[in-house]
Amino acid sequence: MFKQVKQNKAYQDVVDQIQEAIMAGTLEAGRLLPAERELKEQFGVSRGTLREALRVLEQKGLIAIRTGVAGGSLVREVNSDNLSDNLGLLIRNCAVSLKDLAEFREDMEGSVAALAAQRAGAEDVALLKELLVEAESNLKQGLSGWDSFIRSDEQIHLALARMSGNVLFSTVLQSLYVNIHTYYVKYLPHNKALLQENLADLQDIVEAITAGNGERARTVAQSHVRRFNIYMEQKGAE
Amino acid sequence: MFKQVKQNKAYQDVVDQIQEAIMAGTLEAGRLLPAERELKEQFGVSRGTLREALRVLEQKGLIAIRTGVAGGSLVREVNSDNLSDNLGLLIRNCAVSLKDLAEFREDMEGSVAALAAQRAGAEDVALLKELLVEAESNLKQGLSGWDSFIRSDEQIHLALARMSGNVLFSTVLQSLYVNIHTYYVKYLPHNKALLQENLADLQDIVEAITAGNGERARTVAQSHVRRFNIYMEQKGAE
DNA sequence: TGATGCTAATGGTTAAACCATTTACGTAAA
DNA sequence: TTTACGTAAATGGTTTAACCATTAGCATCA
Repeated sequence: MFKQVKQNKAYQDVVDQIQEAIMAGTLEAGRLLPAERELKEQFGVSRGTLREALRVLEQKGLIAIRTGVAGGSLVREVNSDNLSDNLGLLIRNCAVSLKDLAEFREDMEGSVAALAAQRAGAEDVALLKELLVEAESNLKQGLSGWDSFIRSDEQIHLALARMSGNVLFSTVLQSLYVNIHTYYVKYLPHNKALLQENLADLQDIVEAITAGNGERARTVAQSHVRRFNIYMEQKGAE
Repeated sequence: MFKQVKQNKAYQDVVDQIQEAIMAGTLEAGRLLPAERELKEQFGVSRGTLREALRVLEQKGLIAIRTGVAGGSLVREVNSDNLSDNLGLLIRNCAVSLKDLAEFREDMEGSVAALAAQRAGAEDVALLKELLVEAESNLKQGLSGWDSFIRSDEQIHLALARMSGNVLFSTVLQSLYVNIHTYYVKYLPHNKALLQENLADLQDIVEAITAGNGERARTVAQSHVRRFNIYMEQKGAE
C-alpha cells in the first residue's frame, strides 16, 4: 500500500539530476558544466560527494573530465564506447561465450547487409568498391599484409553498418567488432587461401548491394561470418 | 619513437587493480573486500580517492556497496544489467528514432523466435502455453485488462528470448523492452480487436515453436512486431 | 615579433572529523 | 529458557579545508 521510503544518497541524486538534464536536452553535448567548486554550491553538497557523482557520470560516458584552467566536465556526444566496454567485461567473464557472440554477429551482419542493399546510394557503392580495392592490394602482399587485410575487412563491415541507416545496428555492431578483434588475431589461421576466400565473399556482398538485392546480401553476409566462425572454432579447439 | 608518458590518476590505478583481480579470478563473486579504511592503507591512497574508485567499479557492475557493520564492497556475479543500462541511455538519447528501434526489434524478435523453435524443450513449450492461457484470460476482461495483457505479451517475448539460449539476444531484447514499454503505453491504441489479433499472433508463434519450425516462427514473429509498429506509427502520426 | 615564464583557474589528492546505517550481543522481561 | 529490546561497534556516507598538478592565457623581455 505504501511505497518504501528510499533514502537517497546525495551523490546518486546529483547523478540523476545531471543525467536527466542531459537526456532532456537541457545540457547539450559540447556544453561545459560549471567548475566543481561552483557546482558543489548549486547542489549543496561537498566537493567529495560531487566528485563521486561526476565519476559515475564519466563512467557512464555522459561527461568527460578535463584538467587545467578552462577544464571541467564536458557533456559528451552519446556513443557506444561504454556498450563496448560492458560487452567486453561480459565476454572476458565468460558470461557470453564466443559461440553466442558468433551466432549473434551472424544475424546482425545479415540484417545490416540486407538493409544496406536497400538503402545504399551511388556514393556508398563507390566507397565500398574503393575499400575492396584496398583490401585486394593488402591481400597481394601475402601474409605480411594479413593485419592490414583484417583491418580492411572490418572497415567494409563498419561501412555497411553505417549504410544500414539504423544507428542501433551500427552501434551494436561496432561494439561487437571492438571485442571480436582480439579473437581474430588470436584464433584466425594465418593462411592465404582463407584471405582469398574472404575477399571473394566481400566482393559478393558488395555486388549484391550494388544490385540492391537485400536477401542475397543477407545470405552471403551470414555465410561469410559463419565461415569465419568455423575457422576460429577449429583453431581454438586445436 | 618514444611513447607518451601517461600520468596515471590514482583512482584509475585502483580501479584497474581491483578489476584485474576480479577478471583474473583472484577475487571471486561473493567475496567481501576489506573495509574502506583498511583498503585505503593497502593502496596507499586517501579515502576520498579510494571511494571514487569504488564508485566507478560499482557503476561498472563489478561490486555492490553495502552500508552497516559487516557491510563493504561485495564482488558481484557478472551480469548484463549494465549493458541494458547503456543501451537504454543510447535509445533515450534520441540518437535512436522510434523507427530505428522498431526495425531493430523486428529483426531481433525474428531471430529469437527462430532460435527458440530450434532449442525449446518440452517444459519450455509448457511454460509458453501457460503464459498464453494467462494472456487469454486477460483479454477476456476487455479493455480493463489492457495493461495486464501487454504485460503478458512482454512476458511471452522475454520467455522466448531466454529459450533462444543466447545470452546476448536475451540481454539486448530485454533492454529493448524496458525502453519500448513507454512507447506502447503512449502510442498503442486501446482497442480490443488489436489485442485479439495480437493474441492470435502469439498463438501462431508458440505453435511454430512447438513444431520446431524455426523459419515459420521467425516470419510470424517479424510480422507480429511489424504490425505493432505500424499501429504505433499511425497513432503517433495522428 | 617571438619566445619565455608567470599567474590564476581548475581538477586531483589528502587528512581528520562527524553522521547514518546495520549487525551482533548482552540484558531484562515473560 | 526464550523472546524482546536496547546499546555498542563497525562500516559506509558526508563534510571541511587545505595543498598539489595541470593547463590556457597573459605579460614580460630579448
